[in-house]
Amino acid sequence: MRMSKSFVPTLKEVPADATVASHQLLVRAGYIRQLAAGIYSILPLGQRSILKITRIVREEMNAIGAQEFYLPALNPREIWEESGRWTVMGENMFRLKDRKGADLCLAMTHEEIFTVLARAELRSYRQLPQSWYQIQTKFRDEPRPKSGLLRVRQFTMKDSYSFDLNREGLDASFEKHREAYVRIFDRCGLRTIQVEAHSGAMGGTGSTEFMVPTDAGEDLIASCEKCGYAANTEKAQSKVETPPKYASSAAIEDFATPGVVTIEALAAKPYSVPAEQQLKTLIYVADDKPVIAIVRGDDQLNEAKLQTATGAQVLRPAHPEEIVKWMGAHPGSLGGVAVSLNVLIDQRLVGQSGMVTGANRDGFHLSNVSVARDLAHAKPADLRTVNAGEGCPRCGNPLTVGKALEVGHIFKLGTRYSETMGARVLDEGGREVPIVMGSYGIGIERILAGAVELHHDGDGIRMPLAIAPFHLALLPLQMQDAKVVEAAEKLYADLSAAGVEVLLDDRDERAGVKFKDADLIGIPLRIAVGKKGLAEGKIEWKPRGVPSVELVALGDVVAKATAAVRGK
RNA sequence: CGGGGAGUGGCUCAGCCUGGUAGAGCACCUGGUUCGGGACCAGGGGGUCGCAGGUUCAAAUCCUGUCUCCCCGACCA
Repeated sequence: MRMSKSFVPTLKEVPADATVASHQLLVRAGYIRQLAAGIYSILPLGQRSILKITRIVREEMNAIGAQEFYLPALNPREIWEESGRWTVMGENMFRLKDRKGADLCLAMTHEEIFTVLARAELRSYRQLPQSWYQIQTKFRDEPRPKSGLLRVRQFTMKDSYSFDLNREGLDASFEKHREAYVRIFDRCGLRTIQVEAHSGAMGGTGSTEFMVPTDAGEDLIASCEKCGYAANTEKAQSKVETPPKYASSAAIEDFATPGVVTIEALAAKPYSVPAEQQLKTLIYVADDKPVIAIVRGDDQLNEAKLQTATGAQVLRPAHPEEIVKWMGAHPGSLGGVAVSLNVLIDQRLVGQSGMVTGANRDGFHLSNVSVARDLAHAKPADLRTVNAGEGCPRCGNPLTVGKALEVGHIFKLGTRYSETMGARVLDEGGREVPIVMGSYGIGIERILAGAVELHHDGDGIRMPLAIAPFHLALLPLQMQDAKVVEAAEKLYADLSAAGVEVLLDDRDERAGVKFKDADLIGIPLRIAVGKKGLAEGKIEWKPRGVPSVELVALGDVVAKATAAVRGK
């Protein structure tokens, strides 16, 4: 491609509203432009990268026998009602009405539609297994789009779905996807780690996320360097020592704590109750039913874990009015003692006594609370969020916690959709059984953004060769020198004929401008054709990110470039 | 949804406090000089100052409302 005829709007200055590196650089390098919050136009350079990513994805999906579909993004309400997710998705789903007033939505994912196809056509175990996928635009009305391409409202997802007769089949389909994902991210130049994850609104029995470790990410993952354990903190566990430090068999007593509504205030003088001696009581609404969650005062409740423990589809904090109605007191004076509501208590608190909690009476707390005696009605569950430094649940080595970007997520759905939507086949014995499903997603734009987060420097992007918009930038340094132009044009023709994707910067610009733009855009290889080198029949060869240039004879350039590009 | 910040030419911003009818750099166009890491000189085009009301002789500037964008939080009671 010729730069002089291309739309590559690079920017010298950093866009004011971009904070993360990938956002700044993708805008500056002319890959993307923002249209609205969380909505981006992909420009020609970006589209070339996206096409390379999707090509890699297609190759690897096809390689495991998956078949490509293309399903509607515009969906009727009815199928989402069938799965129950018309309600579950809540405000995250874009909804609209057609001219007749019928409800439609823009699909956030495609379990429902694929299941509709499966139930209509799959009748026999002989037709299984099937792996179906598509590369489609998804819509999610994120409460807070941010960080450029990292959290958006419209994006491209490769989503696939497996249909098996039984759990063993699902396990096999799941493992095939896992291996395909490893190859995809590896080929795209992303270092990823696999972590155990929370399944959330997808339902199902188990899931693995593929994470790119980067501070630009929004997830927190806990990992163990010693044994390789890694999990999203929504799911991660740890070994924590919880000796019965405050043990007491004394009877419960209430004591006045006027105005004390925080853990910190109760920990301060004159009460001086350490946070670890307090019970933190939180009120939630799980599928319209109140539930009380209790964790230690210095622990953090993990909503994802609470959702898992309650089995709820929709979980939200209770409103203040609801809390007063159910508990008889305001937040800050709440406790789980002697209440008839459903109570869950963090498992580390089992066996503790001598604890302090709210009395469900404004301005009062209870002391000498024994979990076994006074909270016998509370069900133990894993509710707390792990902290860095706590012991790995497998080997005890201290865990590290770091930020990461989710680029892929694979789920064992099981029969959650096939049962609610009636997708069944007959097995060998002629019995009707629900199809066992898996669901597998990859965020295409996130791969692009993740690659930039991982590969950039002060000069711009250092795009991995496999997903770079071009392999090689060819820079004639003196456009007014006919010999330089002639040599560059010949190289352009020869390299292109050899299959090298070349961006020829034939603009009438100074050399510095061309160097800067090539670096910013992140093209992996660079050839500079200048009159000095040309006098000796040589060009300058420089891979992006390598500090020094190499002089290469004109006649050797094509072979060198094809060798560098081969297989990518 | 809560809190904070910001909307002025394509981009980055100044001007606003203390009202007097809009400016710089970059980008763009023309001419010239330059020509190996974002050149220089001269000339030029381009802005209903987010939108709507209000105050005033006069509003980018003050007041009210509204829209949009960015950041933090949205569980810690």
